[in-house]
Amino acid sequence: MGEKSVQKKKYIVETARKVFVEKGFKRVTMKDIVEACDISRGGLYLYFENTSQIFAEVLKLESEETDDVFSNSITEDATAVDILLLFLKEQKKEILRKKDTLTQAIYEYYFDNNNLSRKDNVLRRQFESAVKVIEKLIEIGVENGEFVCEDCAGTARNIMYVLEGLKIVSQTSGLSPDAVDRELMYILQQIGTE
Amino acid sequence: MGEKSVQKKKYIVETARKVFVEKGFKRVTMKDIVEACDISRGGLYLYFENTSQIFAEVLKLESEETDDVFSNSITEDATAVDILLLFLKEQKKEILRKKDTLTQAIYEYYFDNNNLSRKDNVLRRQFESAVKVIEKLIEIGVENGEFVCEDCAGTARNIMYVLEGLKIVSQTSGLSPDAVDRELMYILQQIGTE
DNA sequence: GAAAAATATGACACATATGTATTTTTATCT
DNA sequence: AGATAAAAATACATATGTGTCATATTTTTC
Repeated sequence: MGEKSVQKKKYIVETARKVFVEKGFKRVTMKDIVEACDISRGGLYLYFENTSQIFAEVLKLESEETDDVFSNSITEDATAVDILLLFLKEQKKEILRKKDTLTQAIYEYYFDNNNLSRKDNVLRRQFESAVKVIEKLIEIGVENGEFVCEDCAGTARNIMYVLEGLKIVSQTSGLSPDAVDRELMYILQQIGTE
Repeated sequence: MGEKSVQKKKYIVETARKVFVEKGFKRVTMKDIVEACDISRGGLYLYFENTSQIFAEVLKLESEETDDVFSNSITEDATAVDILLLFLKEQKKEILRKKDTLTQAIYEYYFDNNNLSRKDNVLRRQFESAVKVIEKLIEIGVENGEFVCEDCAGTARNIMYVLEGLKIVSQTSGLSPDAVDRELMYILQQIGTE
């Protein structure tokens, strides 16, 4: 495959992303993507067999770009509290965001593909990596006397489950910014922060 | 509508439930339900316009039957701890259950209908009512010296978010019984139980 | 037990999506 | 420029789903 093809494939994936953001996963058809990309039916089939394959590429691109959620917020003089607060603030935005999010499509995709191996499950990988980062962060905070926490790993996992819970409730039932704040405050109080 | 019609409608809803359990929400067509019920196309359309309408009925039936989650476990001599443990055990089953569950269909349905009013959103109603019950339970536990808890309402809500998180993670990425246990233990420790 | 009303049926017209095979266009090489 | 290869477009055959309507069957009513 030539350079041109690589470019076009990327173009398709990026354009398809918008379609998935708009419609979720299941409702998207090859036709939708053909039209969004303004290419021909046969043209798309030259690169992808179905929407699952395309979505998998979208996720791959996505995970490459979002792997450094924390790296932006980690500066020399930032404390663990600072970084955690920043992270939670980002999460809050993500939880409340209605438009311009892949959240729903991602859930739908995994509903359809709960046969994926641990390796191929980007969602799981991201969850686990986030747990590790939070755990590390709490540990540092405990060392510095910012936090009080017996079981850093457990707390980190717990925080991630709460965030997942908030996300799905927000998607299915709606959630006010206040409700999210309240919950995030609750989390922070647990590790002894005001 | 005669008695016979009421019966048939109920039959359709109950049969459709199985289809939704099997296939989730989005993948289910009127045709699927027609075939499952072994009735005619026109016959089904006599009762329902589309799958959303049918699913709404399934949910209604469901919520009528499951409103008394706790009532079974509340006996004269049961302590708050007993009841909470029993509830969490039930939840664990629900979280891990792969077959015979509407969980996925419910999520899919609300993804498609996030325009539902607070009243019509069974998911939300159930969440809120569960929070209330747990809160009450914790309060009783605190009075009896079984639990230590400053903010019963907050804790109750937090527990529910964690349960939602576990549920969605289980559905999308898979979760081991041990992982669920670990998390439930974590919850219990927070309110001072061994 | 015949007429009327209520239910149920299945074929049909329409719509939308899929995947492929053939043709057309565009790019590449000498 | 002309031959060849690669990429893209289009038309087609197939499949699946929707909603309706004329017809048939069952049930109710008198």
